Amino acid sequence: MESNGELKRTHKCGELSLDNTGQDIVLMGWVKKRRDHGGVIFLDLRDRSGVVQVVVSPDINVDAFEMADGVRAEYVLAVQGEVRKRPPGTENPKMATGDIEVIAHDIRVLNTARDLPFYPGDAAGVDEALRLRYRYLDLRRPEYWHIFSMRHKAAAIIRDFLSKNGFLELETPLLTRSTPEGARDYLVPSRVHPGEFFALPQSPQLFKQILMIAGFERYFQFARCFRDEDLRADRQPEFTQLDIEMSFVDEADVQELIEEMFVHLFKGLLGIELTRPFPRLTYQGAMARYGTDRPDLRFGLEIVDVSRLLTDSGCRVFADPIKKGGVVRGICVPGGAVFSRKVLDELSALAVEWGARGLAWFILGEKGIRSPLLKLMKPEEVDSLVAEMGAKTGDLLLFVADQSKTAEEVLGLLRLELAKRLNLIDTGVFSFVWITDFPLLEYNEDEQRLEAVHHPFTSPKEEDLPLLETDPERVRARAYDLVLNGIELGGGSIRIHKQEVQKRLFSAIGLKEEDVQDKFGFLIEALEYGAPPHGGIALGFDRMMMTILGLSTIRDVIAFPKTQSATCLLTSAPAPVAEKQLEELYIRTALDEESDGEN
RNA sequence: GGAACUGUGGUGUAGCUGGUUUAACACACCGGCCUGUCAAGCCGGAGAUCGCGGGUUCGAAUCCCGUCAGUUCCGCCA
Repeated sequence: MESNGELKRTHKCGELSLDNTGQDIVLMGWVKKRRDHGGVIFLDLRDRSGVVQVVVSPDINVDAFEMADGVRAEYVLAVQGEVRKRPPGTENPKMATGDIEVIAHDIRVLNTARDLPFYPGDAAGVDEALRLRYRYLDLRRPEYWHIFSMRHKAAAIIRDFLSKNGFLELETPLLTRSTPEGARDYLVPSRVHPGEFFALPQSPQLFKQILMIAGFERYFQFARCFRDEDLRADRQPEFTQLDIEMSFVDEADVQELIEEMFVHLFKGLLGIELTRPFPRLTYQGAMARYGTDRPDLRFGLEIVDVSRLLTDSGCRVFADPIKKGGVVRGICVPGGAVFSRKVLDELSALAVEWGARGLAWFILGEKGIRSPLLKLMKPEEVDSLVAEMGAKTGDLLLFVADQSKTAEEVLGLLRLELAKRLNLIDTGVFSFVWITDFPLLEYNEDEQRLEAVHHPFTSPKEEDLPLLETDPERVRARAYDLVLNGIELGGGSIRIHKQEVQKRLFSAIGLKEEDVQDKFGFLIEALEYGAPPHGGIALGFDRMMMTILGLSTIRDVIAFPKTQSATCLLTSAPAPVAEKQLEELYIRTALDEESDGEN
């Protein structure tokens, strides 16, 4: 290996053009490809800016030629030479720098590379486990540099926007305390306090509220958050949240700020003009029309309630569930009459898998309506259904009769499935929607108690406050979620800033007074010292970038992601630690006892 | 905790209704030839016992069970 000696990099590979013709330059980068023609060697040299062809000929410099002879893919080189217009007929229109090439006068190997487990150029087709183990090779790809430069740019635009709007970027602790509610915590043992643990934050929620009490008025942070729950394609145990909090605001203030931020972001990042305001749907409306609280509004296929038309139906498939307090809801699929019996059977099977008893279908064919249920129904009943659904010849009607929750969920999933099958989703479209009026609390069957739908610091709507003790599940929250293309980017709320209300809420979710003091005493206390009205939002930054860039996994926007079993294949974390470390922390694992028990 | 899919030289795949393959092909790798290629080309070569363990069988990459790893989904994720 040779040192780069006195050579200094003067140019970037991808930035060279005919303008540089005749210049004596020094490049540094990786060998993407070596083509040896015996008498002349071509090296494609890559750095972050791009690729350029280096020509090494013994006629120019024998030393350089001999050096190039031993060079292999992914060697790191310094190349000194002259930029030249390529000889006529040898230009490569597929390369950005295809009009020129660099004639090597001097080549120095800054570092060699072994045979690689895979080459960056092939990485797209390589097993993901291998790519994660050699993540540095996987990341040695222009696709990733683009993703991460977009991520960087997005963060920069947001920082700039928020700074100009009076927000301070502040940091909050990673070593904090475990609080009840929410996800499972990642714990960090305290050496100084044996037997006691810090928790890594699931979000900086309480700290940002306390910053408001401290009078900062406008705060933001790209906050690392940790949740020890199972992973998904769009969920990592460690992720980044764009965390924002403001004082003296209401829901509309937060929403307007965020909309304006996204307008800036999309313009700066993608050159796309978003239209404001974003549509708003109530939670109930979203559930009724789309069967989910994160509807994808890029296509129609809305759910329609037809229960009132079928209460007295002779068809028991419909009438019976309604009698038991259920509903009949359906979707009109324009052009769906072309679906084969096989497809309808598949859709029915899916509906059953999702919890429905079955799927009723009506095909509005050229020769009339077809349905297994037709002979069980009065013609005028069928006509009224068709009219209510706004269906016309060529359409397909699908119905689920069940309890409203089941019917909504099944039709919501069916709606997505149909959109996929009919290719109704325009991937170039960005469809934002605010979901509002969430219930504040919901009953958790497993734990036999009420829980906060968002978190227990969310303010109830003023007018629903009296219901907190009498009919808590009917209390609506001053909360809002932001949804993009059917993906929940995040949510926020106006917080409780009155101690009395906060205590009532803790009480409603069954937290005992002493627990409140123990776990949240600092907050309760802070609320007594002039806490301003405040609210904010937290947006999943990784998920946001994934959605904006049209990627199918969050791992692609995280440089060093975890596998589905929450391990890092690059570092092999987590891993056992030395006995001494455990002793210092007064920790003994239960593993030994367990294996003893099994043996 | 549960379900599904995947696991064959360095990489990507084929084989997988059990035995005519000494497990095939492409790329990469090694050696040779070659002064204009950019998916360079031509000739030659090395390299896998089929994730791991067990079972069925005269015989297993191929069937069965278990297990590990990766992925997707359900539960979970205030």
